[in-house]
Amino acid sequence: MKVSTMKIIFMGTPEFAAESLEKLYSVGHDIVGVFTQPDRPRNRGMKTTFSPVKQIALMNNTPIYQPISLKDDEIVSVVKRLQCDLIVVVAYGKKIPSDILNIPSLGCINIHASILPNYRGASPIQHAIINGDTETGVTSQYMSEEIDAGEILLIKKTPIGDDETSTDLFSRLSTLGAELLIETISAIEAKTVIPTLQNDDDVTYAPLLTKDMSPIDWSKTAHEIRCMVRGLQPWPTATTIIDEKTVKTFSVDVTNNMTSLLPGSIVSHGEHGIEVACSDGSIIIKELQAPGGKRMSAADFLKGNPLSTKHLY
RNA sequence: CGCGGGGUGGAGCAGUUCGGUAGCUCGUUGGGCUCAUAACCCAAAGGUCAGGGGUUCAAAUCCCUUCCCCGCAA
Repeated sequence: MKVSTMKIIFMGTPEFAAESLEKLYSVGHDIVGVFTQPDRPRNRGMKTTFSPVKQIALMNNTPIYQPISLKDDEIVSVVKRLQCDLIVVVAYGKKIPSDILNIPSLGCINIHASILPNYRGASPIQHAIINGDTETGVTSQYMSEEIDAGEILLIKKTPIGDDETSTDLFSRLSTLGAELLIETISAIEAKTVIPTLQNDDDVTYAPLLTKDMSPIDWSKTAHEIRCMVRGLQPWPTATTIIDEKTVKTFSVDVTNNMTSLLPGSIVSHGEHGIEVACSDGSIIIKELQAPGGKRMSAADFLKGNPLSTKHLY
C-alpha cells in the first residue's frame, strides 16, 4: 500500500495496541513520539515490565513518554513541540484531555474493537461474545471528549466463530484494527472519508469486566453459559465450584440432552468430561483448571480428583 | 525482597502433620474371555519422589538452598 509518510504521535499500551504501532512503522510513517502507561511492578514477584507498546517503540528508537497524567501543561507543550500531523490512540488506558486532542492539524483518531456505536467502553470484545453476537468488528473514529463517542470514519466487520474465545478474537481484531488504522490514515490524507455522527439511539456500553461475573449461573441456558465461558477469557474466566474447589472452566459443549435434574446437578462424568444440568438441558465441561494447577482436560482432572459431590455451584 | 499453592512411573493425584517395604485412578505391553468390542478378567513393564547440600542407623517426609510451574494482587 502506498502512503506518504505522516508525522504521528502514537498512544497505546497493551498487546492490542502494539500490533497497530508495528503496522505504522512497517508502512513507513514517521512516528515522532510514543506515549504509553508508566512502567509498574506487575505479575508474580512484582517485577517491572515494559508495556508491549513500549517494547515496540524501543526497538524502533522512538522517543517514549510515560506521563502519569496527560492533564499537565508540561505534557501539553511536549506534544506541541513534537509537531505531529496526527495523533493515533489505541487502548492507551487513560482519557485524553481536549487540550491535547486539539493539537494535531489532522486531528486525533482512535481504533475501537467493536462496531460503534455498539459496545463503547473497556471490554467490547468480551461483551460481543458474552452476548452471543455473530458479528463484530473494528471502528476508526475521530476522538471526542466523551469516550468512544466520536465521529465514525471507517468500519471493518468480521464474523465471530462459534468456538471463538475472547482471547482468539483479541488476536484477530488487533490485526484487523491495525489494517483499519492504515486505511483510515490513507483515507484522511486523500480526503475520501466522510466522518459520520454516531446514532445515539443505538449506543450500548461494554463496562469493565469484574470477578463477580466469574461464577457460572447454572440456571441460565446452555447457550448463555457457553457464551460466558468463551467471553470471560483470558480474564476473569468463568468458574464453578467442584468439591469445594473453585475451578476455572475454559471449554464447554452444549448437549442435546434434556434432564429433569436441578440446574448445577452433575448428570454424568467420565472420558467425555463433566456433564452439568442447566435450565434448558445440559452442558459438558471439557477443559478446566483447579487451584494451584495447570489447565487440563476434564477427563484428566477426574483421574486424580474423583467427584464426591453431585452438584456444582 | 508483595501474598499464597504446587513439582511423586507416560497422564491426573494420594502419601509429608508424627522419618521406617513407592500407593490410587487411568494409560502402555502381554495373556484370557467374547459372534464382536481394551466392555470385562489376569499379569507385567515403567520411579534420580524437580536439582544440590545437611541431619539421621534410616529421608518423598525434617533443616538449608537453587531451578521451574500455577493462582491472587497490581
